[in-house]
Amino acid sequence: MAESQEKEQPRRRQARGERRIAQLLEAAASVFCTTGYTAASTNAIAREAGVSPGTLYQFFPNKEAIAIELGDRLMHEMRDTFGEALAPVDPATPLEEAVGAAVDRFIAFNCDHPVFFALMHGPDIPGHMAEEHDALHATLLARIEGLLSSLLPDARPVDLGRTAHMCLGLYKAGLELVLAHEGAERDAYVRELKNVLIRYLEPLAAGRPGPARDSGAEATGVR
Amino acid sequence: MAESQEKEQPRRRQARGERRIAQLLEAAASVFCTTGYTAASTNAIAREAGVSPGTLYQFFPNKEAIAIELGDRLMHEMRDTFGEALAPVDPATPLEEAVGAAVDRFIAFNCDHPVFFALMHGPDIPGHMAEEHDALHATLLARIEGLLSSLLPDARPVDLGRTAHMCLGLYKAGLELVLAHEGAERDAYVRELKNVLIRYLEPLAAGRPGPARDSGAEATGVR
Amino acid sequence: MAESQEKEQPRRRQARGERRIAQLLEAAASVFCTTGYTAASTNAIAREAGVSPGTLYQFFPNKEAIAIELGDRLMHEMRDTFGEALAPVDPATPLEEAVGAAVDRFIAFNCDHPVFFALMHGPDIPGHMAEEHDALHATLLARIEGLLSSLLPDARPVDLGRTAHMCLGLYKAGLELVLAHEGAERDAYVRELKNVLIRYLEPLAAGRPGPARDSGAEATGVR
Amino acid sequence: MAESQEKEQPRRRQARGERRIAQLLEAAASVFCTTGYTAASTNAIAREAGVSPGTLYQFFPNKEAIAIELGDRLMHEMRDTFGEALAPVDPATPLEEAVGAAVDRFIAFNCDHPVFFALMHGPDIPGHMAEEHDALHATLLARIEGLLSSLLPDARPVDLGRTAHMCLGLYKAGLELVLAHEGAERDAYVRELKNVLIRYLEPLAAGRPGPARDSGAEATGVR
DNA sequence: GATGAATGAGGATTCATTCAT
DNA sequence: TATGAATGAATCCTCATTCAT
Repeated sequence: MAESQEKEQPRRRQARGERRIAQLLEAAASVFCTTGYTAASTNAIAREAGVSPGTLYQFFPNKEAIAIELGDRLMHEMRDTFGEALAPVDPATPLEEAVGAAVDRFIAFNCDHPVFFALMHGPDIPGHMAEEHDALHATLLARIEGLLSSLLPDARPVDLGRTAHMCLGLYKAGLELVLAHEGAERDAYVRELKNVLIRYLEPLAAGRPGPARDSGAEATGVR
Repeated sequence: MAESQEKEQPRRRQARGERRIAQLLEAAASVFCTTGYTAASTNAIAREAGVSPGTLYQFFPNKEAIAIELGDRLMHEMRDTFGEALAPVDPATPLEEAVGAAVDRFIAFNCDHPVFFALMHGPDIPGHMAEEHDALHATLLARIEGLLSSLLPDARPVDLGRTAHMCLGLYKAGLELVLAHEGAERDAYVRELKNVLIRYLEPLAAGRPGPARDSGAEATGVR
Repeated sequence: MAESQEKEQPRRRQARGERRIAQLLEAAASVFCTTGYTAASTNAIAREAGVSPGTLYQFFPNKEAIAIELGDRLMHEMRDTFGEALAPVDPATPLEEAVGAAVDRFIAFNCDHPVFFALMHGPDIPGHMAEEHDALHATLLARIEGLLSSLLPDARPVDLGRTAHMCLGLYKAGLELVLAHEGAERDAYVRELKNVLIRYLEPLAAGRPGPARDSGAEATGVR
Repeated sequence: MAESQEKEQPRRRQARGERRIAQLLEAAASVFCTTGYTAASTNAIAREAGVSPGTLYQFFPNKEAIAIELGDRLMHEMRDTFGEALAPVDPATPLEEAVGAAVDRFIAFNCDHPVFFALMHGPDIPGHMAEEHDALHATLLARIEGLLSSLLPDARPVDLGRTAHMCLGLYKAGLELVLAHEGAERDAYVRELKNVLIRYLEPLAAGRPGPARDSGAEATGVR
């Protein structure tokens, strides 16, 4: 009996801590979304979480750590949702379909976790990626690269990296527009984003099955 | 004596004022580039300009106004450099060439005026475009729309607007990558950016002369 | 069963408590040494001791109490090491020897217990001795006075007190220099410190045997 | 007329700034004296000076800078008061007199500028002299060394340095006691301090005229 | 006893902006 | 115009201490 207490009491306390951390991260997510990462203040996060500033610092050494942890959790959530390869790509899947599905998933994930965008949203000083965003960015990049390597099996590693960078950039740009609109217009932007990516990748996916690629059908386009 | 003062001094004062403004804007450009717009402090701008904070506020009511004016001047400079339509597009010019030239010009302009990127570089809070960037953004958009309307004469206005938004977004994304690299790698990113835009616009430019568009040549792509 | 608990558990608890206290004091000593008393934080002490802040406050009402208890233990340790009178002074011992031995012992004690210096090291606000240091200080003073009273049997009590104050001050000053150096230089400072004290006390030790003191010239002293 | 304005207006503003600086330093001195350097807060200093925290930071980049500037001014004031050599030492002056005079001057200076003591009052962590105190300390040391070199012309440089360190330490220790008392008791401590220094230095001042130094007994000294 | 979460006032410092000169 | 001093709220972060478990 004493033993069970000694084992459970800490657990309960830890549980409380975990809850606080979750609560703080949620609050941080909310604040990051409304004010942006840079302008977000730790006090504001604490206030949003309904705790004192000191409490926040019991769990996170600084603002950056919050962003990093948030990014980490997001990435894990992504892995849990998408599986390791972001999308299991059957070589027989047409490029169009594969890209479309990936974009849809990404966007859905973003809608579920709006901070994702806020964190992904690059550095204040172009070229100076801060550590917080860096990890997230790198992970995303790796995932995209993984996806691409199965989509474009013939590409050279260097090109693959560049292509991944491009895809991420394009996706972020498109996402911004998607999120800025609603309803039919949003859907239209989603289509555009898909088109951009598909058409960008198409010529790189040499041996892949395309959408009825035997004729000049592209004139009608992917729309 | 008093009369001559009243006539000449204003002129001199205006001239001095213009110089001050130019000086301040130059300083602001420099600071925006190094620290980013958000982190830039008015005091830092004044210091960089070699004047006192008070002087800065004699010419600009607040930080935002500086960015706006800077954006305005940039747009004027752009007009002076590019002409009204961003690029006079001869309907006979192949899309590839037209887009390539436009991108090259844009990038060159950016290299001449690095602030441009800093200002263009979106809002801190995704979706909430601040007034400073807004004007710049709108102007850019209009210019791109103008360019597109001659490139894609058959497109509907709504689609044109969306396409312009997309192009601007894609361009910004690409530019970020271009500026983040140097030498051959930078060139490679420039090519990629062009490819993205060309291939995105290609199917929309129905009646345009494309690059040997009569066969399934796209497999080899625009590269 | 309940009885045996009531008899044995308290003992065990007290034992545990003592261990905790010792543990905490050790940790406090370590922290005081590295950061100084003022800058030492109770949280840091608890962390160093491997316990939670709450536990610390179960044994000490506040930071000051830790310092006081630490000082107390130090004084007891000193008594155990040195005996009641700091040094049993045989009236036949030459002053030089007596002082030299006392200084050596003090310094040795300091090297064994570096906190001693940290605690002894005066108040932040000159003239306002805080309670923590006060007790330590008073005890030290009493011990030195005791030592002096056998060294200088003819001195008046008032003078004795003043002399003790001086000696303690001089010792602290010297110790600081001693600890700030190493090797031969440290030894040199030890010699200097001894010289200072010996020569300061010499003229006050009227009837004492001095070192080859062939003329009574110093008896009139510099006073 | 316009010219005189352009020359005088800045001067007036600078004068205001100078006044503020003096005011802030005065406030800092006061706060340092009452709470000690470490515990002194910049906000408290600003409050004491009757200005906002921001104003303080217009003139000093941080707390340390205030202490440094304060120390600098103190050293200059000292130089102005004492002259370059701290005390012009006529080789014929008896050691006793020379030391007595120097101590009197030092103490008088301290009474005029109580911060002096607060700043002189060493580092929180023994052995880790902070920059603020360091400069002051070094200057004082140099001055004492200068004084000693004329008092003890035969000493080796290494010994001189050590002796200077000792003297400063002893002086600080004595001063603390002096300031802790008043009236006759204070005077008594002053005498003791002088005695300590004189008797410490006496054997080192070989060829000097001493007080009724009829036998060369001290030459063998306690060393 | 022990834990560790919680507090909240206070620390240094910054910054957009205003104002007297 | 130009100056630079002045503001004060807001920033991030710390710490002695308390409290529920």
